[in-house]
Amino acid sequence: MLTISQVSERTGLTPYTLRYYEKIGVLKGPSRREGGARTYTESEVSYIQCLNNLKKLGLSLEEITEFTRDGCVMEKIQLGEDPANFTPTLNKRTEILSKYLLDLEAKQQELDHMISLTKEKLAVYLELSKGSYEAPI
Amino acid sequence: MLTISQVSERTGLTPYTLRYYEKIGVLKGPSRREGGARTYTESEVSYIQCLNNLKKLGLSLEEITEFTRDGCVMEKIQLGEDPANFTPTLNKRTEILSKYLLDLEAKQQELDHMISLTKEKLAVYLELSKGSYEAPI
DNA sequence: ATACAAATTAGAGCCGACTCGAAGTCAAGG
DNA sequence: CCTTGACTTCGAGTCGGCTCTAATTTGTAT
Repeated sequence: MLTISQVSERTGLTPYTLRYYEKIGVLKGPSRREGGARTYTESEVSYIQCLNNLKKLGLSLEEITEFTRDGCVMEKIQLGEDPANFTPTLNKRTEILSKYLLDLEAKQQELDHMISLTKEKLAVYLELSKGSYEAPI
Repeated sequence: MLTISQVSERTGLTPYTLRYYEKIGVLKGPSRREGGARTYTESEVSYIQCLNNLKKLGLSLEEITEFTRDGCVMEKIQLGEDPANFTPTLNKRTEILSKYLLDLEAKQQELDHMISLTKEKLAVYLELSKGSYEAPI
């Protein structure tokens, strides 16, 4: 079990930010020690790291909250005893996950395009810098 | 030549935003008609669309400004007459572009990872929803 | 016992990125 | 000529996402 500052070190998020995420519902409150200090599990840490990756990919906290709510994206599914309760949850999660996947794949396309453009341009620059100056593009 | 509202339609950015980008130096001011109205070229529009893609990938306006300054990313290089003036510019651009490429490739890795995780999970969900209920994961 | 480091809360403040309102200018159509 | 609509500038307001301060409490070391 880890303190908030240990989690801070591992995730790169400040304790301020971790408490803030909890306050606005992006993270659920972890368990507490005697005296009230937050204490995190390893699995909570990897959840936070995953969340952080999504943020770097440009998703808003609101989007992240939607995609990770009920453990859609990052947690194992909890199967209830009764299939009647279970199936609607499963369907809803499948739907949310599909939407999420489309989002990511759109980003992937844009990103791949930007990367190949950049590589092309870089190749031209490198060619120019070691070669002749008489061929402006 | 296009008006600001035509550019707005094509890029999905509001006229407010376009003027704001100009104010803070993300976009350079376009030429003006008689009377002072902004008028944009097609090439300016594609520049703006590209900028917009970078934003969707999670880059800040400051990063975008750095990467696109002097036309590093999106514009053709302007070659001066004198190689002595030209080479340092070229080297600086090559450096900025390389940094930019690393950024994008890091994002690409994260993104690919998130996508394969998501696909795996979705496959499990789909399997569950059409199959037996007795194997909770 | 006491001092120190690290945690807690509530609430205020800050910054980036828009977003809008007000007041004014200009070109074209009835 | 005068209205209409799209443009202009400037400054203020909003919102998301932190970031910090202040006052307090707790656990550990001397």
